[in-house]
Amino acid sequence: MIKKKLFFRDCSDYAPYGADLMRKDIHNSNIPVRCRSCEVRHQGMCGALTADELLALSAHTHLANHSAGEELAGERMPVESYATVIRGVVKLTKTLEDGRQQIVGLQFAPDFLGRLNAEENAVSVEAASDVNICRVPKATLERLVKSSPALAERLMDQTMRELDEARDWMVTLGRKTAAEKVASFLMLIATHLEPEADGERRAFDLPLSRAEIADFLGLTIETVSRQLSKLKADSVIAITASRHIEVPKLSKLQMRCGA
Amino acid sequence: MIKKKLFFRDCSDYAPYGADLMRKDIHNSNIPVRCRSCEVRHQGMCGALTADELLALSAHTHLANHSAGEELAGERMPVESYATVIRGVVKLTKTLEDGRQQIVGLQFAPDFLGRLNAEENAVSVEAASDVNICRVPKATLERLVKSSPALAERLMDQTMRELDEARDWMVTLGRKTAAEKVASFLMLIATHLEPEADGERRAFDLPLSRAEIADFLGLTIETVSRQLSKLKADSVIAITASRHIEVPKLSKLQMRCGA
DNA sequence: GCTTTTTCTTGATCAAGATCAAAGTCCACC
DNA sequence: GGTGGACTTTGATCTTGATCAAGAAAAAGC
Repeated sequence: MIKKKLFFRDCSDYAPYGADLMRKDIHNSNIPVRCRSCEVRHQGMCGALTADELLALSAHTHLANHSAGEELAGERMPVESYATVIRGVVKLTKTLEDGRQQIVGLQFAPDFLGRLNAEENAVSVEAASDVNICRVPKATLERLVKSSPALAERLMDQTMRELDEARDWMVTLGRKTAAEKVASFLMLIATHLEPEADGERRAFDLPLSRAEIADFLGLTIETVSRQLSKLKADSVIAITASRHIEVPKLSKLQMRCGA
Repeated sequence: MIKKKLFFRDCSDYAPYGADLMRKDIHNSNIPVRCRSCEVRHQGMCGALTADELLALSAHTHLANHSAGEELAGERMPVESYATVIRGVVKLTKTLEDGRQQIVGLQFAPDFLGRLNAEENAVSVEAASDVNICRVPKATLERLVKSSPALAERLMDQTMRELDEARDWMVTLGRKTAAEKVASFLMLIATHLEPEADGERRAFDLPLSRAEIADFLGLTIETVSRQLSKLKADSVIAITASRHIEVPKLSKLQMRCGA
């Protein structure tokens, strides 16, 4: 039974957030925060912290799919520290003893990774693409949550959103056909990777391989491939490279989703 | 497409909690609270409230499966009030436009029903068996959550537990065989209906019909029935009445669950 | 008690998707 | 530029679970 393993390497810049960040900027969580070291703008959780707290805890890490180095150990990582996804896609998986695997969630920026008060996380956390995360030590976050109702509320909101997404996906897993599952997956990626896009046209790179898509949809790679070919033959999508998908008319794809 | 509807009737006793409940009893959430009107002992959420708050908000309702009366309207109910399950099983369902249905969660006592801060609930809430619930008006609960960190924490814990359960079930839906799904369902019911039971033997009434089990497992009634017959033929379970299941050896059932 | 309706079980057949197999494509690396 | 390896596509066949159908059992109504 081959279980794929992914790895992470720390990037060289562990520099904290620049001191030029004004406390008022950070307190207002509607203002995006720019990290001086990686130049990625991000908002969300960090916006709920104070500048001092941010300075104390921020350490950026680049997770790279398939790169050599220390293992990003499934269950262990989120127990030792929490993190916010800044860029890229993280997959949450569960595996049966005999190796059958199911992806139970995908996290996009600016989602929060890790679970409060849990001794052991029930899911494996792996980078699906190259990923930047903003790490927060376990003890630090748990202290912050107690003193900051806004942060606690943000975590509650994300947890409820994840629950909604999990339940939506249960319908897909339990009651949709293979064709509908694949269309629903493309729809999910299209809306998450380009949430602000307008109009009917979309173009994006799939963050997952065929095998990962199969694990997400409860199908085999062959079935995923066949259904993608079928959508292509029907001109619902164009596949210019195996990972690059173009959707000329989103509503046409939507009609294939079965709901 | 036939969509089954369930109904509720209010029971006659809307009496609030007895004034003989001592404030100290209620503050200590480890002490079960006995409702004078329905004589059902229950703990959990109510234990986190003060006596005054309890008096102000408690109204018991008996939900009855299939009884005539006002409709327990899927999405509407949990929006107008929140509730704790005191007795019975409540199912959360989602339905595709063409009528395909998936049960996305089961709530047992003392689970909490309803969702904070949500304008509209994404799931339909229906009684699976006769159910007693303790209702809390929407505004009341939202006010209490703001002032009581303990209550907020309890809601967060339940939400995370529901998320774990949803993800566990995603593995079952996506990666298990029909036989494993049915065994897993029986395991779920056995552990939830008799959580404190000891030893290997279990006996219980199924709270769901074959059709509901099928909707929970992403299968058809026929397949559910066949797999139950097979478990019976293999002496893993005994079916004394169609709803009554006896499990002589839980570990033997566990081995059929595929994980 | 008897009928009617609903739920459950069992059998026969069918089809969606899995499995098995092979060839094609895309990269990374030398 | 060529080679090796992983990923993807496509085809042939098989299995699992769906569908169709009928009868049995249980529950509801009268």
